[in-house]
Amino acid sequence: MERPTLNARRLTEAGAELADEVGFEQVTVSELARRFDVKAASLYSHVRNSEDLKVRIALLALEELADRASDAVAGRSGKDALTALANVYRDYAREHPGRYTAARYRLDPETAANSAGPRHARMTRAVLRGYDLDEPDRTHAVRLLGSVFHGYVSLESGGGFDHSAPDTEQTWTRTLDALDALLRHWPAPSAPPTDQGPTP
Amino acid sequence: MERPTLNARRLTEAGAELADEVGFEQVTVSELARRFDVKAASLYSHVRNSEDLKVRIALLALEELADRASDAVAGRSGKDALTALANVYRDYAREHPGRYTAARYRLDPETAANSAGPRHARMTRAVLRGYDLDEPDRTHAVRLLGSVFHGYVSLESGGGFDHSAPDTEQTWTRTLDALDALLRHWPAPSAPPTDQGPTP
DNA sequence: GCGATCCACCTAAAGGCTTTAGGTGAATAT
DNA sequence: ATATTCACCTAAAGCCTTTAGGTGGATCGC
Repeated sequence: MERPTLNARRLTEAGAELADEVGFEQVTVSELARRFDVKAASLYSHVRNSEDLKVRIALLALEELADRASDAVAGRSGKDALTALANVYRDYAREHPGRYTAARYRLDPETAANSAGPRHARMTRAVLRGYDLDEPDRTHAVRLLGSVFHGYVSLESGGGFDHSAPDTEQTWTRTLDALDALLRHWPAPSAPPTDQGPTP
Repeated sequence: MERPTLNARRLTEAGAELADEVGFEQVTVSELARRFDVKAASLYSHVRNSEDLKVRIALLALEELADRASDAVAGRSGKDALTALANVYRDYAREHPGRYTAARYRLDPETAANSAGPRHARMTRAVLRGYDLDEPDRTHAVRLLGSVFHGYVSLESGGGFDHSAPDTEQTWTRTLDALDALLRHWPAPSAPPTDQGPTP
C-alpha cells in the first residue's frame, strides 16, 4: 500500500481539483502539500514555485477544454457546431470553475504559444467554415465569438445575471440564435464616422 | 505641511491607484501602508481588513465606470449610444486595468445590489431603447451586450488577441457594426432542437 | 487651567504562506 | 561495499494579515 510518489503531473491534477473546490486564487503550495500529507517544502522538487504550479494548472485546463471542444465540433457544422462549441465552454466553466479560471490565467507569450490556446482559435475558425465569411471578417468573427463565450460564461458564473428574470437558460439559447443569425448575415462595414456629426 | 490624515476614502483611492500600477491582485494592506509611510496595522482602523479594502476599490471602480457611461450615453441614441457605451468600458479598462479588474470583483449579493452595478444594467437598457426590442428579448440583449463588452475587453487587455493580425482596432469597429446590425435585426427564436437529429 | 476623552498611529506578537539551504534514510547502481 | 540518487524532512528567513494593547497630542467640559 505504498502511496504513489509525487510528481509534477499529480501535483498539477490535484491542484486543479483544489482550484475547483476552493477557487483558483486560493490554490496554495501549502494547502496542496497538506492534501498529500507532506511538507510544503517537499513540493519544490517537483514544481519550481507557486507561479509554476499555477501555470501548469492553467495549461492542463486549456488542454482539457481543447479536447472537449475538439470532440464537440467533430462531425458538426453550422449552428450545430456553434452551439456545441459554445456549450463546451459553458459546461466546463460550470463543472470546473477553478479550472476555467485557470484557463484564463495570463501566460507569458512563449508559454501561451506552446499551450492549447492556438488550438482553441483553430477550433473556432473551423466552426466558422460553416458560414460564408472571408478574411479579415473571419478573424473578427473568431474574436467576437471568443468574447461572447468568455464574457457570457464569466458573467453568468460570476453571478452577474443573478438578480433578474428571465432565466439564463433562455438567454443562452437566444444568444446562440443571435450569433448564428449574425454570422449568416454578417454586415458590411459601416461608413467611418465623421468624428461627431451626422454622415453627410 | 501637515499631511492629510488617513481615512477609508483616501485609502480606497490610493488602493485603486496601486491596483492600476501593480494589478488588483497585488493590492496589499502592507504595500498601501508603505505608500502612506505608516505601519500596516494602522490601516485597520479605517478599513476592516484586506477583503474590505478590495471591496471598496471595486465599488469605487463601478461608480467611476457608471459615471463615465452615464455621461457617454446622454444625448445619444441608436448605434451612436451603443458605440459610446462600449468605448467607455474599453477605454476604462485600458486606462485603468487594475480598477477594471476590481470592477469585476465578486461582491456578495447585498453589496452588489447597493453598488453601481444596477446602474450599469439600466444604462445598457437605455441604449437598447434605440432598438425595437420587447421583453424578454430586451433582457437577453442586455446580457449579450454585457457579455461582449466584458469578454472583448478582458480578452483584449489580457493579450488574448495579440499574436494575430489584423489589428484589434478593426475588430472592435466591426464588432460594434455587428452588434448594431444584430440589434436592428434581432432574430426570432429558432425551433427548439429535437435532441440531436435534424428538425423534421 | 486641567483632567477626561478621543484620535491616529505605534509596537508586539501570533499565525500563515513561500522559498532556500542543508540534511537523512532507503533504494539503486557500480 | 561504496557511491549516487531520490523523495521527503527540518530549519530558518522573509513577507503579509490581523488582533491586542499602548502612546502622545488635540479637543472638550468644568
